[in-house]
Amino acid sequence: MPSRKPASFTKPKKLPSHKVHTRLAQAIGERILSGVYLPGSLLPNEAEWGAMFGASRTAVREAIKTLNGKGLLVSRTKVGSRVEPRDRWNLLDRDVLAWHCAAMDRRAFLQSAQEVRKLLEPGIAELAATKHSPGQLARLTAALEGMRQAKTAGEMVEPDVQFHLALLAATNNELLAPFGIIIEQALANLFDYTSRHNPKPLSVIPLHANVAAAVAASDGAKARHAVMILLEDTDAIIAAGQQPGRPAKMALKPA
Amino acid sequence: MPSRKPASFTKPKKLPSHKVHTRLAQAIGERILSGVYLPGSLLPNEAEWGAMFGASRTAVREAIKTLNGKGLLVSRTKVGSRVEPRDRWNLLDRDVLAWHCAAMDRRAFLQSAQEVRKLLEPGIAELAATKHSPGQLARLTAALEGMRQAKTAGEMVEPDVQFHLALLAATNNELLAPFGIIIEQALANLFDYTSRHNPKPLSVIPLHANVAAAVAASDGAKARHAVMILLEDTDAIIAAGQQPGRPAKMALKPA
DNA sequence: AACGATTATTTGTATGACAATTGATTTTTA
DNA sequence: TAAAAATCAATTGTCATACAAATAATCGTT
Repeated sequence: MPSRKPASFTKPKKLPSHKVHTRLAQAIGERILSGVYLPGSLLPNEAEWGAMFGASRTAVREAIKTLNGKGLLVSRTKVGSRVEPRDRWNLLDRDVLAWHCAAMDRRAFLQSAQEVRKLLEPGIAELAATKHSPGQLARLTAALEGMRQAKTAGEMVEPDVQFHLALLAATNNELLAPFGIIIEQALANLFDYTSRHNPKPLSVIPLHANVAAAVAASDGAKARHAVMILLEDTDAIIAAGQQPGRPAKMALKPA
Repeated sequence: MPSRKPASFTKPKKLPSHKVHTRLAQAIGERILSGVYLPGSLLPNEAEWGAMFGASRTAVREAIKTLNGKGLLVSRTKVGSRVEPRDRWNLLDRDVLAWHCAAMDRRAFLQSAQEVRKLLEPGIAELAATKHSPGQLARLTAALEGMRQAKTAGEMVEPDVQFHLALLAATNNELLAPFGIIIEQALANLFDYTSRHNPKPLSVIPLHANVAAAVAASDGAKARHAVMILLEDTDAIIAAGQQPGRPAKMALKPA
C-alpha cells in the first residue's frame, strides 16, 4: 500500500484544511450534497452548528458565507439558512463537484461526465484547431510528451488532464473554462475506477497524438473526429471496468 | 387578494443587497472582474476594506469568504488575500458572470456565449429528444405557449429562457445544468442589444416550435437540426445589431 | 555567507453585545 | 366574527475587542 489517500491525485499541499471555517464548510457542504439536508429545507441555526462542532458562531458564519458563495444556501433573517434548489448550485465549483461525486455512485458520475464530454470536446477540438496560438499548441504537445514519458498509469493521469485542459484553453473562449473541472474529476475517477483492470493504457497515446497533429495542422474537422474516437475509446474503458468478465472486487464470503 | 405568486422567476426583489457583507462582496467582486486587481495580486487587507467602506472587519471577512467560495480569492495568514488565476474563477456563478459581462464589451460576451451555445445546445436538444420525461416535455411546450402569448419583445425573453432551460433539464444530466446561466445572460443581453433594432421578433416562434415538435417526437437528429437553425437565426440577429446600416451610436468627432 | 531566533503583520477564532428582519402570536377594532 | 394592528420572539446581521496562529521579513550569531 503506497498511500491510503488516492482522493485527488495532484496534491498541491495548498489546502490547509485545518482552518475551522474550512472544515465546517466542508462538513456542511458534504451533508447537503449527500442529501442529509434536501433543497428547500432549513439547516440547523448557527448556534447549533457551533455547538455540534465546538466552534464559535463567527467560524460557522464564515463557513455558511462560503457555501452561500457556491450557491448551495441562502440565509434570511429570522428564518435561517435554506438549501437552494439543485439548479442553483454551482456544480462546476471544485469543492461542490468533489462533494457531489463523493456522494453519488462513481460509475453514474463517469457516465454523466462522459456524456458532457462527448457533447463538448469534439467542438472544443475543432475550435482549438482553428483558433490556437503557438504557445497554446506548445502546451498541448508538452502534455502529450508528458503522457509518453509516464511510467505508470498513475503518472499518466496528470499529463492527460493537462492535454485536455490545453485543448480547452486553445479555444480562447473563457466561458468554456469552467468545464475543465469536469475533465479533471472524470479522469481522476476513471483512474481510480479502471487502473486495476487496465494496467498499461498505451493505446490512448496515439489517439491523443492524432488530436494534437490535427490541431497543429489547423484541421478542425480532423481534430473533431480524432477526439470523437478518443472519447469512444474512453467509453470502452469505462465499459470494461463495468463488466470485466468477473464482477470486479465484489467477491465476498461464499456462504 | 389572490396571492400573486408567479412561481419563481419574476422575483428580482429577493435580493436584499442592503446587507453590508453583500455590498462588500459585490464591490470587491466587481473590482476583480473589471481588472482593478489582477490575478496573482494582493488585495487590500481586511482593515483597509473596512475603513474604505465604513464596515467592521467581521463584515469584510464574510464578504471575502463569499468570494472565496466563488473561487476568486484565496486568503493566507500574514500574506493576505490574493486574486486567483482566471481559470479558477467560477465563471458560471450567477454573480461572477454578471460582474464579468458588466466589465466586458457586451458584443464580445454575446459572441463568446453564442459560441458555447452552438457547441452545446444541438447536442442538448438531441439528448432531450431521446431522454425527456412527460413532465419535462410539458414544461417545454408551456414555455413555447408563453412565447406565443407574449405581447412585446420584452415579455418574450422570459419564456424564451424557460424554453431553453426546459430543454436543458430534459437531458436529465445534472452536469449540464450550470450552463443554464449562460443562456439566461445571453438572452437578457441579446434583448438589451437588439430590441431597439428588432421590434417584433415573431420569426423565432416557429423555429422554437420546430424544436419542441422534434423533441415531442423523440427525433434526436431532427431536434439537433432545428436547434442549429434556431441558433443561426440568433447569429443573424446579433449581426444585425452590429451593422444596422449605420454604425450604431458610435458616431464620434470626425477629426 | 549561512543559518537560526526574533519580530511584525495579517488572517483566524472566540466572545459578547446589540440591531434588524420577519414569522408567529396576541390584541384591538370595525 | 374577521380583519387589521400591535406585540413578541427567534434568527441572522453587524459591531467591537481581544487574542491565537501562521509566516514573511528582519536581525543576530556563528
